[in-house]
Amino acid sequence: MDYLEGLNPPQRQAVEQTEGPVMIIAGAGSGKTRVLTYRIAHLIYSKGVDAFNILSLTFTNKAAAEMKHRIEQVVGLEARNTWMGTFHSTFAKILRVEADRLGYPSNFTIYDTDDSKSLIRTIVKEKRLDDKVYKPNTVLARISGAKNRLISWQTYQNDPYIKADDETAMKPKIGEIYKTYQERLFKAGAMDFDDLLFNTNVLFRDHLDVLNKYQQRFKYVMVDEFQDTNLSQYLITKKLAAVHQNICVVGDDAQSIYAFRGADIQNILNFEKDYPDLFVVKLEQNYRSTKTIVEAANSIISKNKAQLKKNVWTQNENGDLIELIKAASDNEEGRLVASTIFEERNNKKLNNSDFAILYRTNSQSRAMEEALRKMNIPYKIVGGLSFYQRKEIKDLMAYMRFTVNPADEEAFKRVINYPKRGIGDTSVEKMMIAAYEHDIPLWEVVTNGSSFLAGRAANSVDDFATMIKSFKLEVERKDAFEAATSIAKQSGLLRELYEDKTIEGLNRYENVQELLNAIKEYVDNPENEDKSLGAFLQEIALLTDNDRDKDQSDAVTLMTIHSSKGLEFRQVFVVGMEEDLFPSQMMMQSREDLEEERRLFYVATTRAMEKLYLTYALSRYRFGRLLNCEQSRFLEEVDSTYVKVNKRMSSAIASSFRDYGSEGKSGFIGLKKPAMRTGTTAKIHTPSPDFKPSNTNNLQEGQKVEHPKFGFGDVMKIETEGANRKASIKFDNFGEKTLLLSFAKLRILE
DNA sequence: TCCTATTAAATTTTT
DNA sequence: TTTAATAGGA
Repeated sequence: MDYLEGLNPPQRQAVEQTEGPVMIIAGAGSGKTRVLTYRIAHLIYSKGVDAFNILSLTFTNKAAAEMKHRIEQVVGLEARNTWMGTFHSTFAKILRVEADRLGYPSNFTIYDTDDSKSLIRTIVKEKRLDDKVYKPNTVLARISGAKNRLISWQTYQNDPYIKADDETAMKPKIGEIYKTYQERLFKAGAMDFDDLLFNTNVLFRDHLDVLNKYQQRFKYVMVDEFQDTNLSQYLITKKLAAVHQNICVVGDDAQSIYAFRGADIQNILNFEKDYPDLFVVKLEQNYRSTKTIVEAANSIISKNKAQLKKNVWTQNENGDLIELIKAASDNEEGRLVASTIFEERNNKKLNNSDFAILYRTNSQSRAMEEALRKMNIPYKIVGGLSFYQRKEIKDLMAYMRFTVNPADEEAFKRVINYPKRGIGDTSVEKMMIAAYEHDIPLWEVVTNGSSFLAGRAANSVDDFATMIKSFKLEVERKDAFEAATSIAKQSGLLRELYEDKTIEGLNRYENVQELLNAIKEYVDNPENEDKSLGAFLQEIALLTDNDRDKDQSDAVTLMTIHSSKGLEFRQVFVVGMEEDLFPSQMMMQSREDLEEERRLFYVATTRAMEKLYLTYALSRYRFGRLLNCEQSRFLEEVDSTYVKVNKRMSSAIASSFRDYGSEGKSGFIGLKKPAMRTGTTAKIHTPSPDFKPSNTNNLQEGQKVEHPKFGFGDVMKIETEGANRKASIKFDNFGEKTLLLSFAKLRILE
């Protein structure tokens, strides 16, 4: 077995100990993914385990996809037969099969956070409660916390401690809202994210035959990022592994950063109690980073009290010292980071993709983006406002959702009067009340509009019902792509967006096309057996922006520290090292909170392979106000022997920047703000009088083109993905955009 | 019912 | 600063 050769002794143990309960404590950069990959390969190859009997659970789709890919390289196509996915997607799949046991339809909708909040908002309004007190965010956090600890609304209402808590917080009605919330979800045939896990627990608790079925199927269970499991997830895995006891968990308590979502480090500690014959392996050798970085990171995490004993070390060379950079403002911080990247990239012949900028909050990306743009450094943002959270995407998805599941209340509210069809708030309210009072499904009210409404509104509702019925027929007869395209067209949504000729409107139109492309890809992918729209919706509900296929272009990565977990970059900038920002002021309630922030800092520093920069600014815009900032307490916690203070003063940087146009007075018109993102600042181009779209079949890189709205630009790159040809065009006033050639109207100039 | 203008609130992290 | 919710007028 040559794959065992390349492993160090503990790694090898972790791979070979396949039977019984195993816990792998894996320090940062210790080759964890490698071990997990080989472990599965070992199970299949050496132990002859059927791939169908192996279940691997991860927290992100990205991690799942990555591992699947790597196993495929070692094991071959057999890898596809293992069960591998996130907790949420795996159990959503199982719930879909077993839905009737819980009284749910198998095509149940999955509510995302926006849907949940919206539902809470309406419930609070209906109950005539003060929406200043019962803010959707707060209420949902409370409900979610309860569900993660497997507290049903019944238990919630009966528990004197919870009651006391809520009363002290002056929010005594949360239990009542929780109850109504669950009832409404059930009625809508919908589950929120937490329900996927909660209901799996209910399913396994109340239906032992079902539990038994999956216990028999999953002879080997593996859990990655175990430190991030909450009680609900922990109990599921424990139950699944109860028969065969072949459970392997991998985690690092030092990297637990999701306690705010109910993750409980105690799960790691309890694990030893639950399985007395537990086999524990520690992976402590770091292969990723320089000594400087590893030891500095150790010095940080040693300030935490709650942790398992572990000694992360490395044989790598010492490497450069960590650089501390101080800036006068958030904008200057951006410029310093951008110019450092610029210099390092040229001096050391690095790629843009060797750099990452990590921050605590998404809002910090602005200043960075602006600076990078001015220096013409390509970048990509991971996370942030998700593609799937955009209004136009949610609108189309709502049409699809409502067609597949006409009980879906949130989808109904989105589509009933968009595009405008003369059904106002009053009519919608009447229908909702009718459904509630007669205790009938919403869909029945919609299909009998004239019984509940009068005049114009009734006619409009009838038309709407007819339309949805025709959609239903399409969904039954056609695959997801054909059905979705037809829904987009016939609902009038596509036309509505097409007629909006502003830049934003055009963007929205293109986004919808992109969603349709994604559906096409889904349908064309032979791995997806069920090509119905319903199946696609199930799939997509659990996707996040991080999972969308990122283009392969060479770019600096910008993201939050949270989404950087598991990744590595040669050079890493951790920006915004300021008190109240990092550690966040929201997380200063307790020692536990502060320790979690410190673990977050640990995660950030251990992403770096060769060089780490820590930067902070003395002033920063927040809520549009200029605030003075202090440097973060964390900076003092890094052992100072590993740090050097960067002496480059801003004046030196400013002069090297002059050519790019300095702060305030940008040399470029309309580009003071990042026009690509907001799309509002740059003026829409007026097409030349003789504008006529050219045939773009033979469009070449390097040609100049005119776009009716974006104006003139150069074709930078052409790529073909399946049936789609895309062109990246750098427009004079709108920056670089990737357009689908089948949709974009372009006039070729030369 | 729809459109516009004003005001309030938001920035912690994600499945 | 930007987005969302709301109120008042057409």
